[in-house]
Amino acid sequence: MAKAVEKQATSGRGSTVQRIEAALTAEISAGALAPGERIDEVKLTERFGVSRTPVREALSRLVAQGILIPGEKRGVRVAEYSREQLAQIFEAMHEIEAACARVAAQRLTLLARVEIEAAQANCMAAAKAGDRPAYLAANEAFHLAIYKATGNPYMAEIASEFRNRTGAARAKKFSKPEDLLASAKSHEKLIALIFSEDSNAASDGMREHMARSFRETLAVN
Amino acid sequence: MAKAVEKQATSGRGSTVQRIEAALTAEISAGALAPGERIDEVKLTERFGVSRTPVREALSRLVAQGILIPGEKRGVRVAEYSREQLAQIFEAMHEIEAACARVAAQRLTLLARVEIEAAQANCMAAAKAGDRPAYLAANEAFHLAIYKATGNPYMAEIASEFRNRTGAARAKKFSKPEDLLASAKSHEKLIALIFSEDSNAASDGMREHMARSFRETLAVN
DNA sequence: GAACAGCATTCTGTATACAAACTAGATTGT
DNA sequence: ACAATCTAGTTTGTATACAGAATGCTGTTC
Repeated sequence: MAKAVEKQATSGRGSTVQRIEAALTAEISAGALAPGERIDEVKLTERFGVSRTPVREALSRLVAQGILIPGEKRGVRVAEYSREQLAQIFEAMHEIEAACARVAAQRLTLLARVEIEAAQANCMAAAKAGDRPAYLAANEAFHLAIYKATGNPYMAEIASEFRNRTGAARAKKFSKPEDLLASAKSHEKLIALIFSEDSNAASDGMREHMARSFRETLAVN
Repeated sequence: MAKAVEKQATSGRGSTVQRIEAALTAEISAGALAPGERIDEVKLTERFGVSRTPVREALSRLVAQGILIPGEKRGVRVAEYSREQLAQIFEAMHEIEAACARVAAQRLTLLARVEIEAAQANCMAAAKAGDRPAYLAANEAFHLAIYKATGNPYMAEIASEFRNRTGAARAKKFSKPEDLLASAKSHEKLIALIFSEDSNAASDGMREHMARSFRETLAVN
């Protein structure tokens, strides 16, 4: 029976799978599991204190989201991308991120402005402190705040899925404290564009932001 | 052990889950399972001649793709959308479909042209025959050919996922034979735009095509 | 020393079991 | 006659078992 390792108060059945899925998504996105690395089911059962069944269900969901890929013969491994594949993923990501920026600019509420500004303040604080883990989390929250500002959860969902898939590759470009500061500063222009009345400028600005992110990511992958 | 009901030649282990996933995706997308309908796991084991484990894994993957949603207490049900949610999904779909059309127009190869034309010929044939199931399949293949023409499998993937999620709602607008013919004819202008050298016109044309599809879908949902 | 073959161990896809939760129907009380 | 409660059956989340396939290690031969 479950050994309560990492076991939290849950709201009903089924949340075991969700908990494992969320934990693995965050780790893979943060680069804690290497691209191409094979996932050991038994190790995960020990770690989460559950049987293989909920672990396998969580892995299955990550396969459906492209975060894990089926092994050639059996099992699953962390998705890894060639340079060409990374370029293609970023191209798709560009499109949806630009659309998010445009729609967010069109629909910006006061609450959304405040949330984006708060998220950016967290980014700045983490960057100035040179706190890489905190910056990765704050950067994520910043982009999620922009997605949320679109008022469209489905656009937010696919943008988040792309962000999850590319998290490991993108995390590599934050290797020095000045990388964090440069990234946080690059948010300023983007925020200005989103807060402006020109939604097309916001969209273009996001494309430029993503193009720069792509160049930096490609340089370290 | 598996009773070979719907059992096909498979290439190794794991394909049981994929087979069930593909079959359920196609049925839900074609509207064979009603939105909101609860999925009975035991019935699926009988139908596919397997145990609950691969059925549950397939269901788990469909949950990750938003085609099924977790029930309030337990189990899963077919995703169903309010008018507002349908509008939001179509908005996200518009963005990615328009991007696909633009990129397809930019990168059109001779092979892609021929495949799109062949797919459209199938649409016309099915429409003229008043064959609704054949038209649904041909329409699907037509749009997949456009996605493929982008040369970007990740853009194709998310476009396909949106198409899967909205399949049931969109299928309802093909209730009369003249609906099929009108839809097939609306493809002609779209093809002309994609085949033109103006990728922005292709993008705009796809937005118009999707806007019309949305209006028709909303009228019957 | 290297390569190949065989054997053992490990891992995973799927089957089955178990327990808990949910639902439906029947019975009882007002 | 209607509403509430109880019971039984069904469904599902998770645990465990089993069998087959894959991988790794060891020994032998060239």
